[in-house]
Amino acid sequence: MKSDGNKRTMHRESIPRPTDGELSILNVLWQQGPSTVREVLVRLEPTRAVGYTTVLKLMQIMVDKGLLVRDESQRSHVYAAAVSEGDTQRQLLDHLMERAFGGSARKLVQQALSTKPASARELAEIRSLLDHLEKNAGD
Amino acid sequence: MKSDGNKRTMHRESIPRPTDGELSILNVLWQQGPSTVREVLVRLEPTRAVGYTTVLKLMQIMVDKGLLVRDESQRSHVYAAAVSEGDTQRQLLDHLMERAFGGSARKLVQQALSTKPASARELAEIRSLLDHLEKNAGD
DNA sequence: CCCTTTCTACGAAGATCTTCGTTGACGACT
DNA sequence: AGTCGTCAACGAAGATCTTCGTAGAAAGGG
Repeated sequence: MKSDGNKRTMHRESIPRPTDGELSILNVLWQQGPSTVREVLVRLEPTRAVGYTTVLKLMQIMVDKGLLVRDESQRSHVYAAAVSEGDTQRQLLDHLMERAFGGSARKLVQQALSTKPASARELAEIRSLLDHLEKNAGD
Repeated sequence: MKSDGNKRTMHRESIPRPTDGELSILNVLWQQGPSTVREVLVRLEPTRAVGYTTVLKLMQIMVDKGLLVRDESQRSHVYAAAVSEGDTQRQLLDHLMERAFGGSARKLVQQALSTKPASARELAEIRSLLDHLEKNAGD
């Protein structure tokens, strides 16, 4: 039993919402694909003042949580996102919708649109999505 | 100087984002107006298992943070929200938009609409908002 | 007046998040 | 083989969030 006290077989019913720090790492991995700790660090450094071991520790914790997967076949381990960007966005948005908007997508969308006015082109894209949704809208 | 070590004169440039626990208290105060700790508690209890002193402590901290104001003229202090629901929604939404949607309102709105399909009536309301926005869309 | 109830204040504990110092292992270069 | 730089692992510290026990003040009834 030299060095293996792993939790590899641990079942995770649901993956927790990422914190802000974790999200900044996920953003890098979503953008540039599987990366080493250092590769993530150099992308983070311009914006956030953060040390190497800090990022390492965070990413190790994220593996435990099921947010990342790790390839240990190289000396520099390679980490990849284990959750998709879309799923994560949905999860965070659902949470906020429940807690701050009483579960109403309409209120949330209205707030989002009036806060940060999109360009005419973006408005058109949203309108097109609306068209598509209206076709399938039951209730 | 018997008992007054207050921070009443403390200046707060910016009010912090409320946590989830704080938000549940704000929701009560927004719905039913200024309330005592107990009044908030009875509204919270059905959904959250939480003790009286827990809610009290949270609300005291929220006063310190500037999220609530307190009227101490009665024996049972009366608390009121010091931030508006709309401002808070905007603040939380902006934060999420930056961290998880690269600052794009369009992506956020699209995710919100496709996640939780609204009713035809709600879609119409959003469309109407779009009409209004399009008139003022500069960029 | 004393007793009971209700309230505020205080402090502490446990959980989570973020940060980083230190240590030992590994590889490359000489 | 010895030295130097890079890496993962570990632990600890500080910050914040949440929870609640306890103590003491305030009010009202008998």
